[in-house]
Amino acid sequence: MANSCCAHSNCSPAVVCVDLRNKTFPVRDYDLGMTLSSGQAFRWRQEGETWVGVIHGRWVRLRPSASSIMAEVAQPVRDWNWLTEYLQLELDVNTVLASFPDDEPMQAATAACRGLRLLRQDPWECLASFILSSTKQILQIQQIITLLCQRYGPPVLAALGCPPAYAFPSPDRLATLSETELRACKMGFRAPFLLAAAREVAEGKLQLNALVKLPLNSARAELLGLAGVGRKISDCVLLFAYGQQAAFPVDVWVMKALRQLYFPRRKVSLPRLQEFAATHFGPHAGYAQQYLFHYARSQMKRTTPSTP
DNA sequence: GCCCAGGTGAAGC
DNA sequence: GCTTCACATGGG
Repeated sequence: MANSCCAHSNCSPAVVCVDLRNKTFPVRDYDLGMTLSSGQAFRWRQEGETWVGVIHGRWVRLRPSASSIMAEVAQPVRDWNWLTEYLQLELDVNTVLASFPDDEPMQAATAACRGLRLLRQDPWECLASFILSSTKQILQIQQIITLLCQRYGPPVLAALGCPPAYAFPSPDRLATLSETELRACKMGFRAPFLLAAAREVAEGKLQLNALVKLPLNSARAELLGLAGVGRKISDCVLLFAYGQQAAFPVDVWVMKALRQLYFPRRKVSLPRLQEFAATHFGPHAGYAQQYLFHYARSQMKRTTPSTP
């Protein structure tokens, strides 16, 4: 094998010159575009063949190919664990798919969403984002969060020639704002919920890091203590930020999918659907949920998502 | 104008 | 337990 990846012509041969701004990760069954645009994270921007975002305060540009994801950062890094963790690159998705129930709806959903993955996001960003998500379209959630980050997120270094980038504002920062300032970011009645959550976290009344160690039900109970956080938002955070794979958020799309695919022409209440989901989809139910969500959105867009 | 959006919580049966 | 409604805001 040739030596390392040095692109400079003037490096001393005695020094190992390593490119600390780029790294290529081999992947299989990973559709990056589908994953980043599937309504679990709201800060990714497509730029030609690439996806640009900020993870844990780091600007990053990702370029997917059939068998790899090439990552580029603005500041040199030696440890890429933050990225492999975020993208869950070490997960064997086939193990997850094999755990799904062998029924027709799941076969159709997995066939339609090949390569769809779950991310592992920062808990605060995820919680705040989903507090802002209620009765909003994904596009609008993205707009609100973009505004919030531009106004109150700390600037981060981006690659040359790229537009300015911002990290997600911390709970401490948001806790200093007024409800009026938050409403000015177009979040409407969600503003007091976000403000209260930011204060709870900033004051240490809610310790997001401590939820990592808790079992699903206890962690959920903690999140449900927040105003504006119900079963759906709590389960999104548990699934997308804490890796609680049994969490099963039921939104209007998943509800429609469940009713249409599993209970056609029957009236089934939301609690009954949740009970069904908790027992039917196995240990990676949340993963199955994401496939159903994406499948429903791509297949049923022409019909109304609300229930008849 | 009208309906809807990755909901929640309060109020009414 | 289940249903209805208000809550802001913008897109189709």
